[in-house]
Amino acid sequence: MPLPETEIPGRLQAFFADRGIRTTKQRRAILKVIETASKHLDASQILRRAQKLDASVDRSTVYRTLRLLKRHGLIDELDLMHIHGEGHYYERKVHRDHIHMACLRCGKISEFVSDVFEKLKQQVEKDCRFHIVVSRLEIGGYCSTCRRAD
Amino acid sequence: MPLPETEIPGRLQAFFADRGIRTTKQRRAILKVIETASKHLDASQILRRAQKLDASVDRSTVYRTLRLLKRHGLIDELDLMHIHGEGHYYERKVHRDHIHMACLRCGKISEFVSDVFEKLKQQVEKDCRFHIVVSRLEIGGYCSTCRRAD
DNA sequence: AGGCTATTTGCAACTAGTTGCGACTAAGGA
DNA sequence: TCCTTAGTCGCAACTAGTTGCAAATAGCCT
Repeated sequence: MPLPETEIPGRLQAFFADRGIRTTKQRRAILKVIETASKHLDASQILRRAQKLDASVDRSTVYRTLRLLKRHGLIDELDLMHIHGEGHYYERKVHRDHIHMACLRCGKISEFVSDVFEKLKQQVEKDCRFHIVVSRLEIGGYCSTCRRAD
Repeated sequence: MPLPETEIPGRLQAFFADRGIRTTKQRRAILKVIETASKHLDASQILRRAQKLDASVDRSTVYRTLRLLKRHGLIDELDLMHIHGEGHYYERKVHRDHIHMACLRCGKISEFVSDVFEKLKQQVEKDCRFHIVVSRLEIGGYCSTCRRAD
């Protein structure tokens, strides 16, 4: 029997507790991986890292937990324009939406925050009377370095 | 919101000929399906319809042709926020990018064209010195009808 | 602490999309 | 017209993600 989690629960785990969502050892492992990630992870990377914390974690539990987090608006799902195949990437949601730019040549992902993006969303809310829950703007093209190299 | 205006049938095929891309009977069937579609189609719908025109069309040929069209900027690929499962949808690219809004309650997809979106892309090109080839803005939330029903 | 029950899990079988490979064929040239 | 060959195809086996179900368990209630 492993010792109980002694670590201070992270933001995601705290959110779960507040909403009365059950915290299982599998979920704790998955949340910890996402909370401590320093880059965009895909589902299989999350699975592998979570299994190091708890070997019983299954593929389907990872996908189910990701869906749960997505539904609660705690993570964002990204395609990154499918430049590295068909999979999806995940990142903790931060207070401000950002645009993802994927370079079609070198594969670099960059992020960009813009007031114009905020204004655009306000316009959609007003003109279409549409209440926005989640939004995703992804751009494919050539980054400044690769443009020069042409 | 209205779908893009109808174009002269055969535009995609004409583009292929101009670029010296081989037109096979399988590709002709797939292009015809896409050119005459009146709504967003997913890959399996395209496969089924193309097989009615040419029974020899294979799943992998559909995916390969879609990728080809995507690479040449002739179609756009959409997730529609995965409200109907994991698959992708495809539509002919038109001269002006549009935003897709998916209602998380009734599933309706609406489209929106905005000068602010154009301005945002210009800002990214300028501020990030990033050359945009393809962009995709998808929004999930509640449409005007479903907001009222709350 | 021990029991109850709704939630969650692992598993296995399914849908969606990709890839390597040998066979086939469109299109240009003799 | 036939020949050549690069491009494309179908197939089968693979990766990515989902789902139905029976077994396990978190968290509540004595």
